[in-house]
Amino acid sequence: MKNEDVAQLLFEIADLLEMQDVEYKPRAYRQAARNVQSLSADIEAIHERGELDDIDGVGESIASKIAEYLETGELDYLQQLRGDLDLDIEALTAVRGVGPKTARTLYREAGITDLEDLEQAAREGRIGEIEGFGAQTEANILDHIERAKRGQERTLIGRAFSRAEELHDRLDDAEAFDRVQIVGSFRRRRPTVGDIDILATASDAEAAMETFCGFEDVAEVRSRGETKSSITVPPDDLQVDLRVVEDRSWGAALVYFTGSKDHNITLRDRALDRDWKLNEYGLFDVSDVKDEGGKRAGEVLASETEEAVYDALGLAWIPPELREDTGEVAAAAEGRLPALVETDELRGDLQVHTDYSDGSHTVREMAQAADDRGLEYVVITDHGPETVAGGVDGDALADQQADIAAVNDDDAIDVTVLHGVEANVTADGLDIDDDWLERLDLVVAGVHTPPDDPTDRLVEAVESAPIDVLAHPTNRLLMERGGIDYDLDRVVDAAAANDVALEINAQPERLDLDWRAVKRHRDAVDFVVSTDAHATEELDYLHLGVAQARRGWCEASDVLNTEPLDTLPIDG
DNA sequence: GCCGTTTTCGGCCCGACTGTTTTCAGTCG
Repeated sequence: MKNEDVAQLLFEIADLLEMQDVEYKPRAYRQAARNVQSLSADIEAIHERGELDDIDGVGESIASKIAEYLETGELDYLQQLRGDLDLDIEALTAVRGVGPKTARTLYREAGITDLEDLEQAAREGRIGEIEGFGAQTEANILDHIERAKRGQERTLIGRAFSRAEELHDRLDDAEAFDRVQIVGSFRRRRPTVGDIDILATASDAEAAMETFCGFEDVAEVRSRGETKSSITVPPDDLQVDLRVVEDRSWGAALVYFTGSKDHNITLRDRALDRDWKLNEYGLFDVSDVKDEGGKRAGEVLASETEEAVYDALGLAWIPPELREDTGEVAAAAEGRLPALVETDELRGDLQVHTDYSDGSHTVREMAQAADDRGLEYVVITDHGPETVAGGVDGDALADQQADIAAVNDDDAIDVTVLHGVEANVTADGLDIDDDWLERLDLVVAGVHTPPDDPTDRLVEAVESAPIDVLAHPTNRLLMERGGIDYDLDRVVDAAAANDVALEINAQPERLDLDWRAVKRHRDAVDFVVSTDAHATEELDYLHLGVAQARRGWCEASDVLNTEPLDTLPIDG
């Protein structure tokens, strides 16, 4: 997939054009870049079908540039724009507070071309001397470079979860606040979040800001205004933004601050078509307003609830996980939004580890924990011998089978424990004897160390071995490494043809398969959501995996472990 | 550069905050 590469090229063109004060084109290139980024299909396949200009925001000109890049690997127009200036615009604008215009000034006035130059100039006090810049700007730039270096511009949602909820509860309990809700990418359940956005109502906004910025564990108050403030909290300086609105604007503000940006733009376009205006204060009819400078100009059509705002726009309420501008607005208009799978519809967990391999708890402890969480069944799937030291082989599997039988015989534990394995896909097949593969209730298989030809190995494994579930299909680790570079479409085809389900792994650093791929292949293949728990408390990750299934437009019928045990389509 | 059941030309989402200057450009979401 070259989608991300193409998007980055278009973003760079937009930045370079903006540096030259070109009007409107940057917006067009960014829009095209974002739309390419959120495509669910492979852009090379789209190009082969000659349908590049069917992509929203891509017209004749941008289509020909994408085609040139895909065919030659280069783009003449971009080379021209770069010209002689050897500028790492992507790195520079990645520093918060530095945009294209600032990058231009830094280049012209101080010869800064990359992050290293920028840091050195800031340390030497040369930035503050540039006209229009000051000591504060210089300090901010240094601070944000540090941040970028520490790689903490984003946080795994699973890691931010408990802190976000704790902050929510603290504000909710505070006297100054009335309604409090977490919004932004957290509410949309993106795999990683840049900050925590909180929306609130308060009769006295000033007092609310005082409370928020005055929490004793605030590391830094980054900005503080009458309706909007921003702080960072330890241990890793997670940024938390608070926006206070009036009660009557609650619904419109929820829509606005939950986003995504592209979803909001599509909603606003829809409002504009009707001669209305949509902002965080409400949906307004501005057809009779000549000068619509005011924030609340015109007659308010809806604002108090999200449902009312969507309804006034002729749309069904759209679940936050879908608000990524990937077709959800059209679906809401036509009444064909999916009935998304819910966490409490999940009846079992199909990948759980114990101390037989690298888990922390015993079979009985994991079973008890699954029972405590109301699950009907849980499958113990320890690693085979090739993945981790002490992985299960034949003898260990026999012992484990006896353990499982004992737990199942125990009336104090209601959950049904099944016996499976997480086998490693290697160049020589799976690392578990064929005999055991046949006897186990469930075979989960996954790549842990990518072989030379991962596509062939995976297709071969899926076609020839009795695999039920392909675990963490791309083996990505969020913010650490991308997935294996292989042809997912071929593997999906093979999986679909052989009744192998794809896993949506709920571990915070995995959330693999990615939601975009889930959406793309939802009609072709079945999914399971598994926690891959290595300790009892990790069984609580299930909702994170379900959230990614929801982002991939999955209904309960798309997720096998919503089935009760007796109809679960696994070959025992 | 893109887009169009009011347009093939003339528009292009919108508001808060910062830093620096003194009325606003730039950035962000």
